[in-house]
Amino acid sequence: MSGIIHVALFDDSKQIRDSLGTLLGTTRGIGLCGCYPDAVNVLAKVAACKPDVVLMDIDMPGPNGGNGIDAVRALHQEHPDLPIMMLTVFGDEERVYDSLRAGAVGYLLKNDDPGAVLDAIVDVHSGGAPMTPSIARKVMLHFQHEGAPKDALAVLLSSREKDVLQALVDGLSYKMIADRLGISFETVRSHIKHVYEKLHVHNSAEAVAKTLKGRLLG
Amino acid sequence: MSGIIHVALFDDSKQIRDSLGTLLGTTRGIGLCGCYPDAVNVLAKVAACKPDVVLMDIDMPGPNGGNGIDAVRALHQEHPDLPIMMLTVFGDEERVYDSLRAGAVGYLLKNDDPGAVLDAIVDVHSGGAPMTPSIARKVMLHFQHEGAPKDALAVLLSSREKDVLQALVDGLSYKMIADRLGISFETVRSHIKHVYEKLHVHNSAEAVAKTLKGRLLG
DNA sequence: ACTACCCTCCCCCGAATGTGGGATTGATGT
DNA sequence: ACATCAATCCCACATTCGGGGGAGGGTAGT
Repeated sequence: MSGIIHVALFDDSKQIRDSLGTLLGTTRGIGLCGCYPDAVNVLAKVAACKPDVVLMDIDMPGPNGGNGIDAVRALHQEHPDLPIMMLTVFGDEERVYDSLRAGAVGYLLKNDDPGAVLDAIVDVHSGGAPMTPSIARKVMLHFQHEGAPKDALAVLLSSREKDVLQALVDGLSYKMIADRLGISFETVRSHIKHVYEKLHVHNSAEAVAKTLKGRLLG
Repeated sequence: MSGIIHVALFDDSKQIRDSLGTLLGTTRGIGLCGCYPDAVNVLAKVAACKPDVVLMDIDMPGPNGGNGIDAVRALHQEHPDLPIMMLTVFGDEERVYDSLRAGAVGYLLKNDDPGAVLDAIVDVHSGGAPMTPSIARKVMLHFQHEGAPKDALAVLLSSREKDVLQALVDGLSYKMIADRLGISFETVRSHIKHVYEKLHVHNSAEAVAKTLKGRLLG
């Protein structure tokens, strides 16, 4: 990569814009190509200044009552490869999660020291995903919760009942389930009856939804 | 945190065990409390040496045909707060993903320089989640894909058809759907017919499964 | 021995669903 | 004006489901 890294900064705090903007503007290898107090018409602003990296305050008063996260969503949809880093003053787990889901690739606390911010910009520009270790840990926690359960049904449903439920999730009819499991149609009905009771549902759609939403089965 | 950080190392390669083991053993502030060539009976081994941090090769021949990932799963279930870091020789995206889901909190490439490994151990012990930037980026990608789609159906289903499908996902019967949408029972049936055709499914369970698995609707 | 499950199978019956036709409006676009 | 399609409704028929029973054999624990 030759040349300098063009950075666009979105933050409603004048203080941050000034200090961070000056820092970026005076660092060799980095150039501040845009600096905005809000994310109204992000797409237009980004189109105008063509940044390589975007720094976005997570806490900004957005256009339609939204915040910086909505801006990220729009921006990421339009420019999937444009790295966006979120800025915030403290590590709010939920907003971290939402930002990353919205398409942000990195995450920084405003009270990180200035050098760390610069490092992060270079990092993100070269394909990394800079995060403070504590934020990274939080991301990991979400990750693990996502893949964790898998066994919530173990205590609730018997082995055979899980087989039948899995078959339901696979879209099979009772007859096909009987076939797959090598048992009679009536037995399938019996198992499903019990599954419905235990899950407190009344039809296959609800059972499948409950199973998949809770990530109880594949 | 007073005292030294006790580390347990699991790796089937003698070379790695020797080099990494020596490194850990001779670094002040870090102590190697256990060093094993396999993860058979991980729980017992960990119980014996009581580490503060576990380093686990991702590529180990496990007890029942499993690998290091299974060991992590067991370990994490038993000791949710024990930080586990994975070691591997190259960045295999799927295994990264699986490891993190299994409960690993950090991830290192074996050809990272030794200093980085030591830093990571300290990091992870103090609540961080050390990852190489490229690995972090991959994690981000999974994160984003997870929350992304939401609109794949937009081109396929009409607005009303999506309403009906959503109601199905919510577990409603045709009659309840008609009620919710303020249309007749027959109209609901009609819409659902079309949805089934477009999704290539033949019953509600399959439709719901296809919808949720593809994250097409909430 | 007794109890408590689980798995298997069976019957009945009413209700819900899947599939095959239709028909009518209104909006949209050519 | 015409075709197209979404959205609304209708009918008919066979199949599938959901809920209510009950029964027998097995395994595991108390």
